[in-house]
Amino acid sequence: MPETDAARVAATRDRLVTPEEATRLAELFRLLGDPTRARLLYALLEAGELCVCDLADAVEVSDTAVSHALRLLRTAGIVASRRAGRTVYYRLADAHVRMLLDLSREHLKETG
Amino acid sequence: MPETDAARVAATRDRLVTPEEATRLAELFRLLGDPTRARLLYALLEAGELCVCDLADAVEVSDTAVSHALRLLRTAGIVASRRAGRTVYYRLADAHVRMLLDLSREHLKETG
DNA sequence: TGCACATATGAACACCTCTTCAGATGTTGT
DNA sequence: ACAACATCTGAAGAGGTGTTCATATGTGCA
Repeated sequence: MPETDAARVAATRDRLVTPEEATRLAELFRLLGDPTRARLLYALLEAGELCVCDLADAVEVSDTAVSHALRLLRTAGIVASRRAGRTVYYRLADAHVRMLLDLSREHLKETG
Repeated sequence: MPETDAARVAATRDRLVTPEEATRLAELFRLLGDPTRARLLYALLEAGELCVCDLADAVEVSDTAVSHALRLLRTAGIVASRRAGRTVYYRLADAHVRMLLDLSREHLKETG
């Protein structure tokens, strides 16, 4: 170890997110980290609520691919669904997700 | 198409993030979406600034793996580095990244 | 009941990613 | 210049991921 003070490192390790929490956080980010899923989420951010076939249309991906993608997002609690007849409407699950999507767009705008 | 109004879908597609922007956003999230990288970032969030070997120590991953991970994060502008002698100190690149990490932790806390 | 529609699911394959290993680069102190 | 150290890099293999295809489920309407 170089001129770093070991106390700070130890303290950092203690306050640190646990490996388990980090894994869950990574899992959350990983789900946002796919072009198709990201586009779906930003479509929902704009539209509020859309059904599978409209999402497929908006993002230009097959219904099947969208369905697969939405299942992952739903299971993770990132989107929520509502059934109306035979169509299922999806929306962002909560305000945190919306803020997360907004904030990252900001980051991209300013970082270039 | 079901009972959806096509106008809203079209409008959504227009306001939508472009496929290119979505790809860049996904790329950003994808980089956060790995347990090792996530732990590195949260370590930096707590500590402010740490060198490679301390990060490896805190996250309990080989120096090499940390180095590889940091290169991806640095290239993407998520972390920044500062050299002092032969050690290189890393820190989170900007406030947006910090907020992003904070916000996601909130999401996890409340969503369970 | 039967058909059309919207969505969901499972298997399979091509593709990408992360880690490790071996070695290179750059830096400090003697 | 040399040795010790901190970090970086490239190649390669194990493992994981997203799409597609075929098919299943569930719903509304005649």
